[in-house]
Amino acid sequence: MKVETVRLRADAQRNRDHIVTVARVVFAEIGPGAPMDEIARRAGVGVGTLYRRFPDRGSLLRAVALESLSAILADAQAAIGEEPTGWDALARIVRRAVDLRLSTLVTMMDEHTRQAFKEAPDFRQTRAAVIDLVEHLVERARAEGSMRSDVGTGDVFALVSFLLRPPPSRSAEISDLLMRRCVTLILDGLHSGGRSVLPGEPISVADLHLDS
Amino acid sequence: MKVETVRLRADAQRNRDHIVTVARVVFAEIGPGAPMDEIARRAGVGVGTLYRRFPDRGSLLRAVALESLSAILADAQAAIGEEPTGWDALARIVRRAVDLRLSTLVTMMDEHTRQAFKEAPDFRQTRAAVIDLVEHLVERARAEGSMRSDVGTGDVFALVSFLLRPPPSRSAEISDLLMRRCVTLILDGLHSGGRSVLPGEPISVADLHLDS
Amino acid sequence: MKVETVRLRADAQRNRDHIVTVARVVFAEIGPGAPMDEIARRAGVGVGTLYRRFPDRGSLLRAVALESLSAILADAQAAIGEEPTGWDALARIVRRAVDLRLSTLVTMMDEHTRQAFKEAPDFRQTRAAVIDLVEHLVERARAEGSMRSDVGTGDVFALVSFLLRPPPSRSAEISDLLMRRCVTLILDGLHSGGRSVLPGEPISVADLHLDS
Amino acid sequence: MKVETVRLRADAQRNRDHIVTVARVVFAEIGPGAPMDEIARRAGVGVGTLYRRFPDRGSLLRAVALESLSAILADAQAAIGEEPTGWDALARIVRRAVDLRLSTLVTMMDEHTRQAFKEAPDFRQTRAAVIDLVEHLVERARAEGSMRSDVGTGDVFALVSFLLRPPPSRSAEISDLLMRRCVTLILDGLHSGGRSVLPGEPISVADLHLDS
DNA sequence: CATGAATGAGCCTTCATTCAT
DNA sequence: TATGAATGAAGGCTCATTCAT
Repeated sequence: MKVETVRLRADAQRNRDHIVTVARVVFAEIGPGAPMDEIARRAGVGVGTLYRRFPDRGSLLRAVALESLSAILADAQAAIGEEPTGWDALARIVRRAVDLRLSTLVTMMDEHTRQAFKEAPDFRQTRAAVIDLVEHLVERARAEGSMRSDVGTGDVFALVSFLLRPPPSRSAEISDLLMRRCVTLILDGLHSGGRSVLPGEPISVADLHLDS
Repeated sequence: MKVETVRLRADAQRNRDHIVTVARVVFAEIGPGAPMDEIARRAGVGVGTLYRRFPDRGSLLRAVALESLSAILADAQAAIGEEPTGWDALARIVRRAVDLRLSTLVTMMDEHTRQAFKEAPDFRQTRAAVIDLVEHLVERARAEGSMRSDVGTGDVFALVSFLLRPPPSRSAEISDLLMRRCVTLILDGLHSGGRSVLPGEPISVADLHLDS
Repeated sequence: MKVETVRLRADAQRNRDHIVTVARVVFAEIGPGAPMDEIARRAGVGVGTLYRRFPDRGSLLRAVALESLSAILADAQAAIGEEPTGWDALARIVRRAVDLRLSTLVTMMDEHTRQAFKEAPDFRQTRAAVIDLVEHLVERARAEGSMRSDVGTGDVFALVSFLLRPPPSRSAEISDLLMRRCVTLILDGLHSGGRSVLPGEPISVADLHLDS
Repeated sequence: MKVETVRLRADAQRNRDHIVTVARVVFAEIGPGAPMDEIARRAGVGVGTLYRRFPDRGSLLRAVALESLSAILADAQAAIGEEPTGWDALARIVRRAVDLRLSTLVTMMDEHTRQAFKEAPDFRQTRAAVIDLVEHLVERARAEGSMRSDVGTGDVFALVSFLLRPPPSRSAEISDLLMRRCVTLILDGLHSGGRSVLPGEPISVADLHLDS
């Protein structure tokens, strides 16, 4: 009996995970307003099933965000141990966030998403943990002298979020290569040695009003 | 200055210009699929008026794009005369494009926009002129040794287009300052002296398949 | 002074007549719901002018109908004097009605038109006179033995109204020839000597409920 | 019997058939441009349901046309076996086409409808088969001496299409009886023995430019 | 429990009619 | 007075969400 229940749960869990995986890709491609039908179709399930697992769009967005954030968090913790410098660790997780299309889900969200996340403690906790880690790495990198001293963690988040806004077209694009090139250029821009003077003061994460 | 098939009544012309101005802002905020009603409402006219002047969305997108491109073109020509170096001129027009939210209209467009522009000779001509100028400046800046030799004009366009993708939220954001800071960081990333090795080869404008 | 006034009136009259003439053609081509803009455009005036002369669509329809009915009436009266038989006179005015696209305006009108005509004494009078004349000719033709005895005036009106329904497409069509051939075939069908038995009783004009 | 890409659920199939049935009536009453909402309302479903089954108006027109054409085709084949003469068979299917309101869908279509049918092989095939059959019957009837020798198949189609143009008013009309009387009169007009001389030459189906 | 059918609200676009120039 | 600009209501189509099978 118990085994039966467990096996069913495992099935359902796999199903659920599959939907989240597909949704992450679709949200990255089309944006947080992507048609639910499209997600269901690509996941190979009916919309009904989708809505059974995730009662509304916000719920699905939350699941996707949580998954990505957890992955980032794990990777960030590993990076701290594995990378020789703070800058290297920071660069690694920035690249990883881009690879995962960690997207608008972490930084600047649309109104709908924001609401959906207001009351989600698991999401907020994980996000806070990620933010803390990144803050820490930014400080370390700055102390190492590798990161410009006139940028804040908010600037870093903003740059990543610019990169991750949904592309206007689903065309295959050269986009993958382009994105990897651009993230590299951006990291170089963040590195100390920049010749320009930035307007304003360093932007902190708080300045982004993630929960406005 | 405005070339219309027939001379519009003075008030109508003012109205038309106002619509284009408003539309530019709204397209920048919400993207090329922004509700026409929203544009009309913010312009203080009925939808009917909007459609009288611009028979469909594509027509309005075209008007906005053409206006912005013309402004950029003029500025670029001035910059060449006024700035001491190619790099300075390039930086100036990159900043200006961002200020104008020259947006997805120039680089990577959604399907709808692409269609609207396929057969618009004035748009294509102006865009080609802008591209030529930027190509020229990129080469000059590279010859001056101020621009990294491993990036192409396509990379520059892509970076700008990333910055200009419609933000997921209309929330006031700190966005203006943020955008100016980020464009500066990006320009620093494009400047010679970058420490990273970019994957792939320099991206040309042709690689972007603007008309695909 | 008076001369001036008269000349102005004459101008206005010509203008008005021109609009009615154009409207007759457009209503015939597109139907009684034809875009007012189209009529104005083809008449070479602004919509404003159209609406000044004819405060609403019904008013224009009425004017067109009245003009056509008056023409038919005059022709019918002439025909009675000029044609050797009642059948010949009837055939002549049927053909004339078709040539004039006397249309749905006389027989079966759409709801809008019907309302517009409810309270128009000049229209109702003229139409009644035309109906009387046709009734008279039908009887004469029947008395002559040339018209089948199992059809009524209502049948004749119905056949004409079928022919005059607006064509689904404005394509040049062979339609003129086709219409002339068909009216001839229909007249032959109405002529005595028909071999079929018609269902029901002869249809009178009253049966058509023109004012329902 | 119904060939769908996939088997529809039983209730959905019933629903679909019901929509087509209703649509046939509404298209006959109002024309091919009839409001989709009206069709949905009369079928007792939401617009969404209508559009789920028929993604656009053309798709619905096609379904209605195909259904009617198939019915005509079957009836025509039966008529050939069952009726004593070619003329009788022809008369029978002309009446049947009118009863089914086979309408503008087969002969002279509006622009929208024409487009919807340009690329529909099933429709074109069935229509071609019907046309072939009618051509054949017209020739037979002419050989029998019962059909006038100065009319062509195009004339027959044109007469039917005149009868089936959407009436300007939805008023109940006496229309059913009227239509049956008129089709009979028209058939008598087509029968040999007509006394008039037709203008022009016999009209063929090709002359109608059904696909122009 | 999975499915996909049904619903209706929302944005697009057209056009009859009114009104400012 | 003639013009054509402005308006908003109406009908088209899509998609998030609910519900019957």
